[in-house]
Amino acid sequence: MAESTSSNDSCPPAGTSGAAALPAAAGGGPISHAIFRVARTHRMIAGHLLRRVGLHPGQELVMMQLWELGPQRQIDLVRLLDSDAATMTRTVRRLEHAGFVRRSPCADDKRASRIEATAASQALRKEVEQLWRQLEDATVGDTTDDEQAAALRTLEDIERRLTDAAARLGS
Amino acid sequence: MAESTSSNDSCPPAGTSGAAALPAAAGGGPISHAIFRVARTHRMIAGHLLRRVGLHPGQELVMMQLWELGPQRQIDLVRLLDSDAATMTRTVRRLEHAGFVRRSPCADDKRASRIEATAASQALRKEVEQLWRQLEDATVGDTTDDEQAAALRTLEDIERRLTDAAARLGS
DNA sequence: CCGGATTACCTGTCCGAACAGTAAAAGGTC
DNA sequence: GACCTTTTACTGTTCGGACAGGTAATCCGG
Repeated sequence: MAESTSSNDSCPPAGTSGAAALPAAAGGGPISHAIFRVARTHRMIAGHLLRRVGLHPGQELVMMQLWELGPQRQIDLVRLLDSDAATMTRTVRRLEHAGFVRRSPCADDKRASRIEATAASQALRKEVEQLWRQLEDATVGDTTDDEQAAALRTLEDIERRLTDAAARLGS
Repeated sequence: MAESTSSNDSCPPAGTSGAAALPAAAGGGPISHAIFRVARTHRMIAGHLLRRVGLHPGQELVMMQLWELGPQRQIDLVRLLDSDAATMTRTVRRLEHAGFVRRSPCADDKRASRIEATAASQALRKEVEQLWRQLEDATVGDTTDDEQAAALRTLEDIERRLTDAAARLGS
């Protein structure tokens, strides 16, 4: 152990060379810890690739929905992405300011507005699709299809358990 | 397909009931997509549990390092958690303001300061440890040890590939 | 000793995410 | 029609994360 207070007056810790990310917390919750690190690196790579095409993480998901499903209201995007209305308001505004999205008033419902991908955004589409392929390649590497299927099954099992647990949290 | 522009004047999309999170993007990059959803739910549950003990996601990692390794400089915490110096500055300041952390000037190096967990924070420690157990329980559910070991291996394989890919990005 | 690099910390900015609250519009009931 | 609830979008705030800079202290080569 050798922790507690005032036994060590010098600032630089003795040994403890920076090895892994969370050596201390690794003891409790190894799977949670692994999920955390995988998600962290995965997100970092995605952000790196997105930066090249001028998007921030999360914005590409909105664009993909608009590209594939056509114009949507904000609330539709929120539900499709399981996101937040406040976040969507700002994300759409930034995408609009960047010229990737256009808003038009909704005739049926004066509260809502139609969010539409602009023609200028179509140039992004191929880049984003290639970006996702790159990300998937980095994730699966040269594993076989069977291994990929097994990994996907593992992740989906974890997801199901987490979703159930999240539902239990609300109750 | 039936996408493109101006073919549909009504705002509410016809069918498209909100089923999964990303039905559109699921085609390309199923593993990446699964990682994204698992991480999302995992983080949401962690945030929910942390909120009960008065911490924000990320702060508990700093506290765990201080509890387990004793006083550290900010740069040590940054390296241990593979974090950012700017983020650490603000996180430590908020933890200090919350009374969970104390800073004392470092004698050896006038640039650095000693970050130390306060006695008041010790009450949090047990709660945080229990919280991590809850999170791990929610993640693994009632799976066998063998299944957990296999899942951990799968995650570590993915992590290794992602880490390698991230290293390739820098070059 | 001196001067240039490096280190440790801080600030400002911008982003997504989460939560709380507001206002306007729409839907339903009496 | 009047009344109440729900829906939709917005704003404000706070947090972590990332990036670009800026300062003071430290270190190292000459």
